[in-house]
Amino acid sequence: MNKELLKGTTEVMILKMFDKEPMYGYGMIKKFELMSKGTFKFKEGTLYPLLHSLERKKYIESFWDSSDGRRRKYYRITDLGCKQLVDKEKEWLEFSKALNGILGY
Amino acid sequence: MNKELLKGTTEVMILKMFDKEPMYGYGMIKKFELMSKGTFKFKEGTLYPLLHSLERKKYIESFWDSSDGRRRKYYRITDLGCKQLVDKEKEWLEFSKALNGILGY
DNA sequence: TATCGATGCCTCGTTATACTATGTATGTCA
DNA sequence: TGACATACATAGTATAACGAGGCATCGATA
Repeated sequence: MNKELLKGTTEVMILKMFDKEPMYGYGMIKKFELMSKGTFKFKEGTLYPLLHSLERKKYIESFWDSSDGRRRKYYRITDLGCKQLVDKEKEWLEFSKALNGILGY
Repeated sequence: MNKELLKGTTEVMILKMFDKEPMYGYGMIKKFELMSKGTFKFKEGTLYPLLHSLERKKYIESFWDSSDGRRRKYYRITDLGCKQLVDKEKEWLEFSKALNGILGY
């Protein structure tokens, strides 16, 4: 899998993960791999800096929780993040539609 | 349009353009814009270096032609380029399918 | 005939972003 | 107790599209 394809899509993927429930970094890496049937294998060096960046932009917010045994840093999406998610989903749809048009699909 | 989305997809788009007939750089920029209804606007600083790179990799080959009035540098796809195009199309399909899966489409 | 926009090719330096490599700590199980 | 999975973090690197600029030609028009 060409990693360049990921560029510009990581943000929408990550925000989408928070759509249902709070998640923590390590768990997301595993879940991504599962959900995409191995197509995506997010690296820690990719995900953690990205989570910090999304938090700086107020799209997500974090809290520590240890009630499940291990100490984990959970993130949940904010209202601003929900708006951004909608925009980014639109952007992806438009892009993939245009590219599919060029490729003749 | 987030330009990062383009990364990793420019090669397949350009190779696809040569599927039918030889093309020249400036004409491709105009045609891209038209085909994607304005979604893609390839810049000269993007396209020309990429064409040179594809030629170095033997995916395309160039020839000058002036028979149509203006002197233009045309490119056509090679057999190797055709193989690469098939691979890249597969890669795109797999990627977009996986991402659509995550986004719930 | 002078000018100006469109056509046509090119390249250097910048910027954005995913990754590699590495470090640290804790829990689990043989 | 030693190995491995879990869990978070960051400094440096590689790469790819782009911005900005240069140069030349052609057609239209003032």
